[in-house]
Amino acid sequence: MEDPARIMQALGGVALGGHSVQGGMGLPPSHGLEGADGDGRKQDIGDILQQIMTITDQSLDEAQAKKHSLNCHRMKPALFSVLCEIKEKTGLSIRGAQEDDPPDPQLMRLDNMLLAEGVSGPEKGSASAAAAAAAAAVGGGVDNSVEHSDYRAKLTQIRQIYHTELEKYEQACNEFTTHVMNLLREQSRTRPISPKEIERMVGIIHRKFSSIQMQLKQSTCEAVMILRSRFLDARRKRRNFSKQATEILNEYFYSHLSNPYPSEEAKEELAKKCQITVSQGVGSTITVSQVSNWFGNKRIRYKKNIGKFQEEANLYAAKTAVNAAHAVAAAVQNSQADSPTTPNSGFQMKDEEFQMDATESKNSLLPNMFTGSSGSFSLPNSGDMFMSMQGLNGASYAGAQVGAGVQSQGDTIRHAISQAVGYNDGLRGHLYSPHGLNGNGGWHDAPTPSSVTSPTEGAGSVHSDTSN
DNA sequence: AGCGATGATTATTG
DNA sequence: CAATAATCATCGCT
Repeated sequence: MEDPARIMQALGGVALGGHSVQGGMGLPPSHGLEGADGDGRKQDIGDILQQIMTITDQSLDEAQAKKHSLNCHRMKPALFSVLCEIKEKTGLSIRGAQEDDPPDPQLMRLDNMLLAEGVSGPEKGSASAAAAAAAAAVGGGVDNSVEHSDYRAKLTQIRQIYHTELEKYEQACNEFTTHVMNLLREQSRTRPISPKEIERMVGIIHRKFSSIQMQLKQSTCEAVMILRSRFLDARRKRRNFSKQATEILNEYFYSHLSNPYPSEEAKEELAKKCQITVSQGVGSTITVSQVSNWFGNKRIRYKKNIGKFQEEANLYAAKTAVNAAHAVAAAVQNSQADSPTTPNSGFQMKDEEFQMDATESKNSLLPNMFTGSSGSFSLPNSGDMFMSMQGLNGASYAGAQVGAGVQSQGDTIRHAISQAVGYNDGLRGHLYSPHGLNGNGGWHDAPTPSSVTSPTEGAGSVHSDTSN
C-alpha cells in the first residue's frame, strides 16, 4: 500500500479539473523508505529515489535529461536489483493489501435514491424534459402543475450540478489514470513495475475517485432531501385561495349541489379558471389536486353543517340563477309576463354583477346548469328564480309575495325560501336545496339527480312552512 | 392569545 | 383509487 501512495503523492500536483479533492484523497505524508535495510547503500538509493520523485515536478526537458542520466548511471543495474529485492520483501504486504471492492451498500443506497428522485438515471433529451420526468417521479402523481415549478427548477439545478460534477470527476479520473499509467510505464525502466501492479494502481485510483463520487452523491442526496423537506413544509404552510378562486369554486359547488363531484376535466377547468382569474395578481395558483381538496373539504363541511352554509348557498345559487335567468331571458325574450313577482327590481339590481359573472363563466356555468344538472329548464318557473334572487339580496324580497318576511331574521327566511325554491324549481331540485343530498345525508347514490322528479310533493309542505 | 375558517394531510372504507 | 372523516397547521380577524 505504500508504493502507490507515494506515487500518488508525487503526482499530487496534477490538476483535477479545477476541483479540490482534498476530502477523497487522504494521502499519507511521505516518509523515507521506512522498511529499507542496507545502511551502506541507503544513502545512494535515497538520493536516486529522490531524483525519481522530483522528476515529475520538473519540466519535460529537465526530466528527460535527468531520466537519461539516471538510466545511464553506472549504478543503475545495481539499483535496479536492489529495488527488485526490496520489492520482493514488501511483496507480501502488497498482496495483503489487495482489497476487492464489494458493492458498497451505502453507495447502492445513494444510487437508488438519486435514481428515485430523478437526479441520476437516464439523461433523456433536453433538460426540461428530464426535469419534468424528475418532478413527476417525485410528485408521484400527474400533478405537475405550476405549483411545483419552483421545486422542479431547483431539482433541475441540482441535477445539472450533479451531472457536470460527475462528468468532471470522470474526466479527471481518466486523465489521472492515463497520466499515472504513462508515468509508471516510464518508470518501469528505472525500477521494476509489473503490468499487474499498474493494473492494481489503476484500481486504486478508481477507488479513490469513486469515493469522491460517493461524496458527491451523498451531498446531492442531502441537497435533494433538504429541498424536498422545504417543499413539503411550504406545502403545509397553506395560503388561502384568492377571493375570486373561492368564488369560482363555490359557484360550481352550489350549482352542482346535488352532485358536487366534478370530473377530472371539470376540475382541470376550474383550476385553469382560477389561475386565469388570479393570473395577474400575486394570488396563489390553484392546481387540480387543490381543487380536489377543496371539494372534499367543502362537501364534508357543507354536509356537516348545512345551516351554516345556507346563506352562502343562497348567494351562489342566486348568482347562478341570475345567470340562468338572464340567459333564459335573453333566449326567450321577455316571456316572463306571467311572473307573479316584479321581475324588474330584483333582476336589474343584480344585472351588473351578472355582467361580470357572465363574462367570466359563460362557458361552463350555463351549460352546467342546463344540461349537466337538470336537463330541462322549462321557463314557466322562472319566477322562483327571481324570488331567490331577491331573497339573497336581502333587501327587497320583503315586499314580495312570500309573506314570511315578517320575521326579521333574514337567515331563516332565506333558508325557507331557498327550500321552497329548491323544491319547486324548473331548474331542478338540486339548485341549492339541502335536500339535494338525499335525506340520509349522502350524495353518493345520486350522481344523476333524476331531475324531473316533479315538484309535486315537498313543495306543499315547505311552502306552507314559509308562508307561516 | 384566542378562535373560527380553511387548505392540506392522514387514516379508513368500499 | 377516490371519497370520507378526522386531524393538523396556518391564516385572518378580534
